[in-house]
Amino acid sequence: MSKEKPSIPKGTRDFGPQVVVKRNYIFSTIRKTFEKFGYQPLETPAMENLSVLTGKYGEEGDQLIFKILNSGDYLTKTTATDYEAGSKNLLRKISEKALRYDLTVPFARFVVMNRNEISFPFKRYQIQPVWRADRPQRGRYREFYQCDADVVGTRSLLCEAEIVLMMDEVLSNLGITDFTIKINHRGILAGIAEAIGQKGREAEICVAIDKLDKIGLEGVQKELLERGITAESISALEPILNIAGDNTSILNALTEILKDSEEGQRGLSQIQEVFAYLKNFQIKNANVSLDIALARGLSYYTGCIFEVKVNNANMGSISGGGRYDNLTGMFGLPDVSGVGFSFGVDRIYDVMEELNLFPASGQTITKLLIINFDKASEQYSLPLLQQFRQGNIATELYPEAAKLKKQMTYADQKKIPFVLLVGSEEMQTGILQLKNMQTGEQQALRAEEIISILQQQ
RNA sequence: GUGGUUGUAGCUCAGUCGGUUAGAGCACCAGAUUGUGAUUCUGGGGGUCGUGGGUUCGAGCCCCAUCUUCCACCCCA
Repeated sequence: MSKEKPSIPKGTRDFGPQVVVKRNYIFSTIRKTFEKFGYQPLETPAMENLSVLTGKYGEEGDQLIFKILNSGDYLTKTTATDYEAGSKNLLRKISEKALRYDLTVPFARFVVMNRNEISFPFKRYQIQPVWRADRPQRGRYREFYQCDADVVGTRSLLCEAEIVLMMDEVLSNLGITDFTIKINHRGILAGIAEAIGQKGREAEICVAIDKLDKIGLEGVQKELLERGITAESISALEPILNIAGDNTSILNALTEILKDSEEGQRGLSQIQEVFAYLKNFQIKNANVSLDIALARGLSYYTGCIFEVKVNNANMGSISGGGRYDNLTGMFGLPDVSGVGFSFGVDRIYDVMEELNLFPASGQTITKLLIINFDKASEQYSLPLLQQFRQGNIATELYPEAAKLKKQMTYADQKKIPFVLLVGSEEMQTGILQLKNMQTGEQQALRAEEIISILQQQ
């Protein structure tokens, strides 16, 4: 018998009861908002065919996909030449399935496969785990949940505006108040590249300027130089990166800079339209800010892009998204435009823990514990137990006649707010002792009174 | 994937130059208290020092490997 110490894979976690309760609070807050905005639920399998996923996230992304080994004796279907051809070639022979990497690509696959049943515009939300073979760090896990909401089949920028509203509503409802929704547009980024004489190279430029926050202007310039951008272009970029002020003044400055770029004009007018929509809505807490240094990695974005940063917490973005014009094109269905975004629950959890935002009241499940004195009191309590539950009060009867101290400790640790004492006196009179565990106060009451008191809690 | 970092009781951490029996606080269990938890007092249980090798008379401490943690890249929720 080996006494192997059990363990879980790197970057994965168990969630104990207390944690699950808090996570469910976040999930239900998000779900409520998604549904309020008319999004419908969707679930897809944990695993996809590998061919569905490869090539959708760039070469880097492909390496981060968890592949699933074929079942059976997978080696019998390979030859020595496959082996010699290298791991990339061998992979195709021994793995044909993989764990999903995000929720957007499986959604695109679903849309294509069900295009005849779906009526467009199709709004769906999806809350499921995804897996990435990344190296774990703070706020970075190998298994984590995404909460996506996407709408496909419309180009209306109302959807973009509503994404801002949903981000604002969810985070505000969770008690997060100091956060910034950064917004930018791929067209603006393309226009900037054009304006500094580097048309078509915006991908490289974006990767560099996305780091402006982190490495500063000089760092960006150095990186651009290393990427082979000319010094003239870099100095032309400097005043653009230095544009500051409120959204209106940034837009004004950009209008001048991008006046010769068709792509830039498209980006500007769309951003302006989104802002115009937003003027008709009330924003609760979000600081919506046009940020030309926001680029985002995923290459499939073509229009507006979003990212949310909590200002007083040490955490990367907790939500992000954007518009993609051709996601379903990869699966043979062109010209379906979509826009979507995602909340990272695990990061939101960490932020809320850091900022102490979980309400204490929401963390209890059982409302009432009936103390078990002896066989007679247990017998007497059984109908009571059911009566309380029928009154929709989460109640448990301690399953054995343990010492009072042990039962009280149990209630205390499980954060059960009320305890009911049913001893010999109480059984005779029918007047029961209800103890409030927070205040320590005790009241003598009939069962019906207890139900109506607890129902109001 | 690259470079670094961490691991000692359930948790947070001490542990001197390599030296004999590895400590503290919190938590846990029992008693003080046979109908009252969270506060107080008393006592108690708990460790293959991440794992596997090596150096040494002797290793928690030094060396190698491996796993894990955290951090910086890359990238990203």
